[in-house]
Amino acid sequence: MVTIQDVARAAGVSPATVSRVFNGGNVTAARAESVRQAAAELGFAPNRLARSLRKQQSSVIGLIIPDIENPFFTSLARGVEDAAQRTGMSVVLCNSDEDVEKERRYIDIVMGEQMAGVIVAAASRDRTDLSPLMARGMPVVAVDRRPHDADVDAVMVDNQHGGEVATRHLLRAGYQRVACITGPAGASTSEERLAGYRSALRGELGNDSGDPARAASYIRHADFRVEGGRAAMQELLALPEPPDAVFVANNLMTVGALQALREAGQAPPGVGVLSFGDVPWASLVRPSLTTVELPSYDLGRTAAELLLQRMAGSAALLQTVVLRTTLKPRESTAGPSQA
Amino acid sequence: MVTIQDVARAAGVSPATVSRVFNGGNVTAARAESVRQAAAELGFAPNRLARSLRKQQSSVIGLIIPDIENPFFTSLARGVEDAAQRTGMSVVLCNSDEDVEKERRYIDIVMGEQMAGVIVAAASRDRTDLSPLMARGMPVVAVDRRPHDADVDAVMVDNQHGGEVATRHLLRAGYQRVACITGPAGASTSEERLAGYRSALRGELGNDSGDPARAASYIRHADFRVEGGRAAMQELLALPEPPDAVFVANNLMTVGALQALREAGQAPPGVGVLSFGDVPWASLVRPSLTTVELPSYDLGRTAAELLLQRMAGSAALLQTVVLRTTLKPRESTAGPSQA
DNA sequence: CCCGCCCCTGAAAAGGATTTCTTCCCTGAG
DNA sequence: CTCAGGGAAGAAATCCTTTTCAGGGGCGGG
Repeated sequence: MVTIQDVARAAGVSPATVSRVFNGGNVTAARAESVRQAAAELGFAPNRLARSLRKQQSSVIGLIIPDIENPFFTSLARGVEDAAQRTGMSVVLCNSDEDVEKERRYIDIVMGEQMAGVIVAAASRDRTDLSPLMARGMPVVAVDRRPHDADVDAVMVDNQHGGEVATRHLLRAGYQRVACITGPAGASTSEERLAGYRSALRGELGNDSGDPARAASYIRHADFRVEGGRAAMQELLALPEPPDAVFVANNLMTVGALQALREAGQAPPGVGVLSFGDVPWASLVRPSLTTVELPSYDLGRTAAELLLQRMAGSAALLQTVVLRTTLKPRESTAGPSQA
Repeated sequence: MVTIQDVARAAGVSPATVSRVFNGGNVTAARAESVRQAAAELGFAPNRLARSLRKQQSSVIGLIIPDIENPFFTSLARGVEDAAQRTGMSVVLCNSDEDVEKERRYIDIVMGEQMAGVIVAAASRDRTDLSPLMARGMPVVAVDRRPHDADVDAVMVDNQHGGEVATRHLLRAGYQRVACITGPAGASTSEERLAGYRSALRGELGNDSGDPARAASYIRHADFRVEGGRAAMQELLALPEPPDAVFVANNLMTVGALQALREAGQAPPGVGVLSFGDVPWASLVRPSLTTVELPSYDLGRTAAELLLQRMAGSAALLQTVVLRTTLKPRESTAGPSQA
């Protein structure tokens, strides 16, 4: 490896001078030029490890997401990246795979590599532990999911409100038995979307919301994946009185639910389907899917901006930014009579 | 930050001993225990920067891909990650965004951070420059796309063969005027798939392949993105004698092509559509899409395994592994009469 | 003409972990 | 009983860069 020493020797100066050339110190033009030339000839690239070790900071920020195959998170990642690039930072992506253990390992790496900051979409509300990061004073921003006890900046989606609007939309379209497939019990997004669903039921149906046992049986917790959504939908369809509409709390599970529906010989809008979060290629799906659109890109962008503020030390108080969702009514919730 | 010195002081030993406890040197059991306890109490996590700097190696491998929003690459990333995890390595992902400049920056980072190795799906065949990596003796594996002049291990897809099989399938289904939307002229994947298309035309049509000018006008270079595919399809449909089938060289452009088709009031299989690479949620698309399936996950897995071999020094000669594609005939290429 | 100040430069320390080198002590064999 | 050998632990060097400190030279002002 070619080091700053080699360059210094080649240019006939001290290592300190070479460093100054690259970091903007006071060096006479002629000398600077000869250093630059020597560096180019030798193919010198500063060792970022040594640099970060010495400066106690790096220009890399970590982004930990739970599912790299979910377009929601890749779009979010793009938002983070674009915002970071604008200030010369680079982003490295860590896929925790909804696994708290893997996530812990990546958190160790983020700390160990002395990254400048980290944006986390937590794998679990209760079991994700950000405290080591906090203890090190590392800038942290939570995105999409807020870990239970962490005092960090956060960028969220108005899950409950979105869930409420979605469910109300189904009810008003004329569906009578609206079910809900939500995510794992541990996740904040699951719970909030479910809370929105419940609140809409209460609001629209009043107190005569019927059999509470039946109401409970219409709620399913799955894993935010395609297979989980499919299994949950199969269970719902097997009920003695199956639902005539379903509010699915994320995009991947919606795909699974649609598969299960098709296998059972049914289809929207006969059974209403509403997805929380965009299904990519939604434009190609027939009937087109009603969705609650999430500002995934902006979620990422905002999180990155917050992190950069925090890193610059300009943000004093903790902030929580909540972004709005938008209901996009399409064919899949046209109403039970439109089957 | 709590350093090895702090732990040493707390445990009443030297830093060297602490290091030995964590890296498997000879330390008496009692002392080792007290060190471990002190470390736990202080919340000590070794500074990976310092460690890597000293050891001249890290346990992180870089993965540079051109489009994080393309499911093909995320699936590939999963393959890499799973293989790496198995040996205790971690993967950080860099999104070059098909941009050679961004890619160069990430290559700098990979080198500067002294990562253990790197897997690259190059943004450009001609302009991607892996030579700095080679010069440093860093283990490198090219995946999916082979940079022009690089002597590196590679894991590829049999693009030409796949393109040939796909095009032949369209011709045999009865389509007369088969067009091709391929990727940027600079990319190896574009060229090879196009070559397959051409070779199939020659093979099936013999020498009477008609007007060479028309043949050329049926070929479009786009950018591997949705919008590019749509624009290319619009151009094709605007021809005086529009094609009655199209072979699209990647999944995203296929989505765009389908959109353009729909806007023009047409649909498969009246106009045959065949996608090179899976379109996610393909099962939800009607009519279902004929695709050439790519072993994206295995591509990643194999690349990682190759890289690990190379890192271990056990692979002497350069290897190029070529994985097979599979044609999955579905409804979208049923034939022109099936419209 | 001299003094003081500023600019440029090099020497050396710092940053945190690993590893070599050295020392010390204990055990076992002759 | 003595000596060789080996295991355990500390001191110090090392990895590469940045940054502080100190010194030297030139220039302007008094």
